[in-house]
Amino acid sequence: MYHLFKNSKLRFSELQRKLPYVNKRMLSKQLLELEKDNIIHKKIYPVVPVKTEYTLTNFGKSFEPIVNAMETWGENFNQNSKRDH
Amino acid sequence: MYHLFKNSKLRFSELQRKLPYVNKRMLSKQLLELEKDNIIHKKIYPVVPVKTEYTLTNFGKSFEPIVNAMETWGENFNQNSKRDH
DNA sequence: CGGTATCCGCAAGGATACTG
DNA sequence: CAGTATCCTTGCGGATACCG
Repeated sequence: MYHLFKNSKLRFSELQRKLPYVNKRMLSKQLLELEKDNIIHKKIYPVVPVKTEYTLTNFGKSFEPIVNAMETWGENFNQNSKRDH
Repeated sequence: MYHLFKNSKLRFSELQRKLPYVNKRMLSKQLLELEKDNIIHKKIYPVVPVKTEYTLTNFGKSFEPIVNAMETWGENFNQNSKRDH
């Protein structure tokens, strides 16, 4: 969600690159959950090879104040914040 | 943490009452973790029967903007927020 | 009163291989 | 490229009993 707030639109492989400590099985599972909860939307481009794009729904965007507060906290209080995003 | 922001000082049994869906083994484990991470402080009164009090540390208080943002989100967007705290 | 100790089921998440 | 399928280990969290 943090990365989708920063970029508004991300492909699966871009998310993988931004979250190198998450393997793709788990990334896929988490994205499915977020989609099921109507927090993100997944657009599939019917091309070969397949291309997907993830965006936040309006409901997903309602979490922005929380994510921002977490980011600010990270910048101010967590000396490990550099490696966390 | 939410309840400690609201009350600043709470006994174990008060936390139990405020979190009825958490059994005391788990409540105890979570409190130990928060204490180990220096987020809360536990004061033990050497009386019989034992009395304890939990408070937020200064570090714990640094999470206030995040908890507030979550509370605001709950009030505005989550129709189940009444039963969640 | 404020916890531990013990036992248990289940789900989270890693590693690896495979696929439309 | 964007995932599934499968197997496996770990540990979360529930239930219950006990304790200083």
